[in-house]
Amino acid sequence: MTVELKPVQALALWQNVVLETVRRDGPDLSSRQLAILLTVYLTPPPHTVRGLASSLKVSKPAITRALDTLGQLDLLKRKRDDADRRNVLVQRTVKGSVFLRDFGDLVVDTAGRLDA
Amino acid sequence: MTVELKPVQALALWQNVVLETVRRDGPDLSSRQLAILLTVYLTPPPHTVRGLASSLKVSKPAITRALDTLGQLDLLKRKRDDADRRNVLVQRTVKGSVFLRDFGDLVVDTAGRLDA
DNA sequence: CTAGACTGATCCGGTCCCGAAACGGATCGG
DNA sequence: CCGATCCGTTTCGGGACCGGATCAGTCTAG
Repeated sequence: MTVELKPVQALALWQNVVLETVRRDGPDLSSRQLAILLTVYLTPPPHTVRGLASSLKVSKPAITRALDTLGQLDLLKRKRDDADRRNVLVQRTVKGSVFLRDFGDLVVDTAGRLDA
Repeated sequence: MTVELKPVQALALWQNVVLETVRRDGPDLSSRQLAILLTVYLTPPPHTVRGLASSLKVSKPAITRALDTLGQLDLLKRKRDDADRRNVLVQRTVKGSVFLRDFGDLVVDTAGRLDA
């Protein structure tokens, strides 16, 4: 799938994808939650609360709350670090993998439809 | 700018753009607000509250509130319809145009960096 | 003229998220 | 050991947002 990506088409792509996610009554993720989800799945582990907070330039409690929500949605899970039990390692779940795969497909499909 | 867009790259693109918008201390728009903004700027007018509510499958108060916020940020403005004074027409602003142009550039630049 | 329809704004009770500060548990250095 | 430090979580008061119900203003058909 090759896309000629000019600013106006980038915006159209964004519009269609965001519009679709808003219309769906699926999990209504905030920007931060989505940023965390994508970071955990696309960036090599380990992922800690303070690491994510630093990466997103956001407070630690904000990360904790986002992990609560994402964990409740089963898109992500916590795991105590056995080596240093102060740490919490953020890990992937099957459901999260499926969610992101679907999301990637949505973007690609939308981009493809813009080509025409 | 041509991009070979596979799912994994679509996700990486999304991650980098969302990450950047989260990091910036600019206006922190929700998905709905962004969807409204993009719709007003990319879809032919007129745009009414009830039309946007129907388009996004969201309640009217939600649209009204989002317009309050976006109006306060000067990214959008309301205008009474002189032909039918019950209607409110949602219109663009200079600042909104600049914001979306910058956002489009951000997406294009990010996509370009993924190519390498 | 007026009764009804329609539009966007507002009210309401409730939920969620915000960052600063304080917390308990875990680890490390002396 | 034991104080200092680090980690993630919880608490707190405040603000933003949610949808259903309702409101005031406007238009229109009879």
